[in-house]
Amino acid sequence: MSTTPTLLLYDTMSGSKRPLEPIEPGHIGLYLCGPTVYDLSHVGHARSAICADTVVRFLREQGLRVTFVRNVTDIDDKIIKRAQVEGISAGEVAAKYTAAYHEDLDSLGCLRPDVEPRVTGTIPEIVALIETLIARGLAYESGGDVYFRVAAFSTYGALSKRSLDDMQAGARVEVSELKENPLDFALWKAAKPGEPAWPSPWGPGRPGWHIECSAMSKVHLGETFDLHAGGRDLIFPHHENEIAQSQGACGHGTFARHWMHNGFVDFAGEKMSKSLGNFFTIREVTALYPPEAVRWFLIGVHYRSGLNFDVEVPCPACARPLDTEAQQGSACPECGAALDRDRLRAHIRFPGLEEADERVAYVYDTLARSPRSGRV
RNA sequence: GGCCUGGUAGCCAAGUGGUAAGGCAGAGCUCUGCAAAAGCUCUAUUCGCCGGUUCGAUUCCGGCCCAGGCCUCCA
Repeated sequence: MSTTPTLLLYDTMSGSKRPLEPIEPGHIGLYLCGPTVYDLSHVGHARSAICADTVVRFLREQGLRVTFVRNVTDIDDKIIKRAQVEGISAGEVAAKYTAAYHEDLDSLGCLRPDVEPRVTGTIPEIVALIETLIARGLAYESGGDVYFRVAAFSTYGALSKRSLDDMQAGARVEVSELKENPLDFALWKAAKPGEPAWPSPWGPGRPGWHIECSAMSKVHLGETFDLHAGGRDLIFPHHENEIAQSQGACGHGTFARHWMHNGFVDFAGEKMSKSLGNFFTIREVTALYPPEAVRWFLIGVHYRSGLNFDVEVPCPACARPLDTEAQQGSACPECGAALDRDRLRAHIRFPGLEEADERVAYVYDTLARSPRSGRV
């Protein structure tokens, strides 16, 4: 009989490190918020997935059974918009980028989740959950939409440590005459003409962003489960809203026992954006460096810290590093060579990944020379 | 403005109250010797600042300063 393994893990709800104590001895239920599949995933998505993968592998190594659930959000405003741009259906967009996500994470050595529910496969459960919230006075129908009544949920703000008053004070939230309170959020959105829709008691429409995770975690892990993970940016409003929905429907004391949030990947010390030099997809990076190096790099710093993803942009002609201003220009300030974005992008360097690559090579070399390799 | 997290050597960075990992850079040495590579050794009496708790704190508590994040979709 083995001793009870303990993982001391920072918990966002309590704001402190706490032992991860399984509800059911020997078993951990883990829910990770997966991607909205409307585009290729970037290294920030990879970091969240790898953090969860590392926890799953560690717990299993400790002899625990782990049920790892990671959803796919396959219907959403962004997917609908993307479908219009690409001239294909929303379902086709979702299928395409779900496959790409799998390929990318496989390449990084991430284990597949035990269950990977999709929103479009969970509609009846979502509708049932919304009906419960309405019956309990925590949600209301308005113009074909359904909103969560934030003011009726007394502990709203517990995870993100903010009060309704705080939020209302600096409120620059979406204004809508359909809402009782600007902070109320959509559980169900009425379909506009031409949009994908499912039938509901409130008319055809689709689920809001937050309700899906409440429904899917309940279906696959039960009303209460051990660990919920995701990126820091999901703390508010997404995870806060999940708590309101799930506890609103199932009672206080239910839902996730422990909350784990990983830090961001920063690009060149700046906020990520699609402009040159600070936004990179997983496959862009793994095309330049071995996936092992990328994984090593991403787990090389503490999971809650920001990870600075430094980028060097050398001039294709003279190889001198170009600063941000020079990158935007049309010619190299040193040698005068013409510059264009595509060329720069093809010559980009990631010093952190180069170092990680060397470290990985060193580890493999050491392993190859160990007595157990039989090659001594 | 509110809330959250963090501040560890020149730089990056680990660290579950018991006396500071590792990497890069740097210095010395070995072997070479046109150079380089490689190997070995060294490099924080100290963990933003000030108090407190403790036999003992980088680790816990309080205050202050600074940085980043969130408060709108976001991993």
